[in-house]
Amino acid sequence: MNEEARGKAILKATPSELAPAEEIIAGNVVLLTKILARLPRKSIARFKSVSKHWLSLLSSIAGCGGDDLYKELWKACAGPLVDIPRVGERVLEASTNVEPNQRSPLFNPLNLPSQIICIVMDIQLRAERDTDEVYAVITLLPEQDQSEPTSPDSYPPEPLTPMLKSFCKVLTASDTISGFTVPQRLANECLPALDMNQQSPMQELIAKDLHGAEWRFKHIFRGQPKRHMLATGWSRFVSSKRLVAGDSVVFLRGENGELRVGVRRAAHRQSTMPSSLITIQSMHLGLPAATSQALAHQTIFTVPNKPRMSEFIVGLNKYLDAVNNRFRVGRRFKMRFAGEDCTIVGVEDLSAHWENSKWWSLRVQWDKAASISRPDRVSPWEIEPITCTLLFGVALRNPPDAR
Amino acid sequence: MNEEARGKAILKATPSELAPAEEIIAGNVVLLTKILARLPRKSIARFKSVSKHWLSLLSSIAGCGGDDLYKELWKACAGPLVDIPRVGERVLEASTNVEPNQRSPLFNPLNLPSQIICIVMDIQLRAERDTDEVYAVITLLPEQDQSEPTSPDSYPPEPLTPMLKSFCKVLTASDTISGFTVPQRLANECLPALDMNQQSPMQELIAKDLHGAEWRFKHIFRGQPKRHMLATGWSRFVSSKRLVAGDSVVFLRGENGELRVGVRRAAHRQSTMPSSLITIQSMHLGLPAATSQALAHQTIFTVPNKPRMSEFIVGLNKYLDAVNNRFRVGRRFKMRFAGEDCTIVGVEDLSAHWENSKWWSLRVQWDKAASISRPDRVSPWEIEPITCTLLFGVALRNPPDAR
DNA sequence: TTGTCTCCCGGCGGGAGACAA
DNA sequence: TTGTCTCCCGCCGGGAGACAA
Repeated sequence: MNEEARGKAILKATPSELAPAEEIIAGNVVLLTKILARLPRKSIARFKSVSKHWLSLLSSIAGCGGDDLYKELWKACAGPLVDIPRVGERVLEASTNVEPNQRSPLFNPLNLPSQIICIVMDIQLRAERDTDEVYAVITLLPEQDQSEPTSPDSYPPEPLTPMLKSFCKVLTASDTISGFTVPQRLANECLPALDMNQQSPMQELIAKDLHGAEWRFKHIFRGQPKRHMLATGWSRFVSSKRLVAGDSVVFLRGENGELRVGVRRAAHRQSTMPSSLITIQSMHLGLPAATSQALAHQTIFTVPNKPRMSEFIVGLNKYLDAVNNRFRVGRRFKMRFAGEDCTIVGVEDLSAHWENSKWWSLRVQWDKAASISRPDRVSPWEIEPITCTLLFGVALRNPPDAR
Repeated sequence: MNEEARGKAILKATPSELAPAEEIIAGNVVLLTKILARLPRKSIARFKSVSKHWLSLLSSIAGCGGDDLYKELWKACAGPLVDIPRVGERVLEASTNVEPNQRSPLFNPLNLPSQIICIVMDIQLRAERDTDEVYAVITLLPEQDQSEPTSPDSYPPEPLTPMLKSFCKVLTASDTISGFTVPQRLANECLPALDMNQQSPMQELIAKDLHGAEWRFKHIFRGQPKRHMLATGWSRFVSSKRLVAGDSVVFLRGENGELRVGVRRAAHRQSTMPSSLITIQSMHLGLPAATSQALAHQTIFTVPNKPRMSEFIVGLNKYLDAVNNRFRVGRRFKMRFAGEDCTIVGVEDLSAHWENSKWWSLRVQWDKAASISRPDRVSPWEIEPITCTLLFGVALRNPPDAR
């Protein structure tokens, strides 16, 4: 979406609520950007209380609704370890914009620094229309002060999210070729209760996915011994979403009883389909060009962000946290997402064009040979020191022994 | 494909045929490019006779084979009026790289001229993996002499293409829900003859599509009156390719009897799916950035080209031909592809950033209101004066009265 | 010549419990 | 508790000619 269209979309969303003065500003995102760029950073975080209209302008107007349930479903589909920055937060954007395992030439024709400090102006949580793969589109405004950060920023505490019941199940072979066996806990916590007095209890469930599409499932209680199952409608869902054994489904139940359903594909099934409308070369030049333009004119620019695929943004606090750890060659770590162990075998610049960049600065070696290709370079914030706390499956952001 | 990989692919293709000196050069496409850039333009066209190895290096090594049949099938799927430049030809590339009906801001941050004269170094004819939509990836080398061309270039005559039998049929409703009724002429000209002595003649046809995938069809002769039909295998093809009534299928028969099959979707069903790996903004900045870099360093760059969708390249001779026509406001024309009539209502620059650019300089008005969106701006070479010759369905490139 | 209909049969998909890990 | 198998029934998809444009 280009800037002009976005301004219009926002206006359309809440036209009657806007006071005239705000309307003029809100209608022109470029103008608003310029104003915001002149304000101290902390003001942005405070907009939340200053103006609800501006908050809505700055907040996600994403996809189908942007309601709490949508956001929770998105996060559930993205996986537990994906964290997305908040609006108003300071982040670092990697202007290299190219992953090291793609063997593309790493030029730096625009002489950009290796990373740029930005404020998050907007986050849109989206899902790929055909694969349901989740991604975020993040709108950034370059900071005027680009000096290397030293101390973490402080933000108001995250508002408490409503307690939602959710459940994720990895599909078995039987689930994909026959009906879906509903685990007991999922049935108890997330599904409306069946009337067990009836001889063959049955009800129809309606669950919305990330695109707002409704899926109808016949929820029954059968088999010997009896169990909860999803029958009619389930196979349509499986084939439409092209699910196979090993993929996961997520069920989510809102406080009002509303049901949501999402999918998460097995790690090795990630699909990237570069558009034929653009070449790889142009793709790699496009984002640096946009970044450079935004940096020069202090205007917003937009970055796509695919969890686990192409992440060019890291929260400032997370960055500081990671680089303050002393990464020695030989130290053993766990990859944040893959969950596999690896060892650091070198610390070096990704490219001579960006000296002292922390992005993909760690050369690593994996313990086990894997069928799926894994990166041989990672960024400090993508890995997790192996500590005893991990044995309990708890992924702490600040493991005590790593400081 | 990046440059390094391409060099390797070429080496792999004909390793034993290459003399050592050529091998070193051919292995380094960047080096070769620099050498070619120093040569006068006409030498490029003459490489055809100088070195078969270099010709193969410069020619398409596209998709699955790049054989004649593939090329002919690609052209048949693209449609009769699509013309792709030849390797060695001079073309103009629109550095605006953005279509006027997309409402994106037309900046020119790199101060590029409105068009750049290039030599075509390579053309790869490809098809979208999931939709079979055809497109070309064209590798260009900017010319050192960028002065406005005045006289057309001359090239050796196009080598005669082998006479191939081909047939295109628009699918009826019955074709998509039941078997495919083979038109008499298609059966006679393109399919192997059935043994009509048998009581129920039948044979299996194997046809390859643009991806090299083989499709098997049971070819039978039945019904009352008798007719040729494709039965078993046909419905798989229809659902795999997601064909509906109104789409077309193309059959092609090589001289050796080899069968090919392709699809062409109805005009209003064109699908564009921008990749979520890149934003629209970056996409529009990417190609200008690549162009600018190539222009500055006299290196090759690559442009994707979708017939009827996004075409940023026009042959130099075609360009001269078109701009030498006097386009008056009020003159009536036919759109090259849509086949619909329209009237020129204005001649103006697309944007103040590119003055006197011929790209999308004609503001037009369509005779009939249409359900599908049609451009309100076209380039001079995209339209065809309405002449009596068109009544015979012959699309002349240089209609005599238009000069 | 070829588009559409209807009829008819066989196979496959889904709905059920059985059984075992 | 839940993954997999098998059985069985109903219906839908495809294979055939009829008929008309």
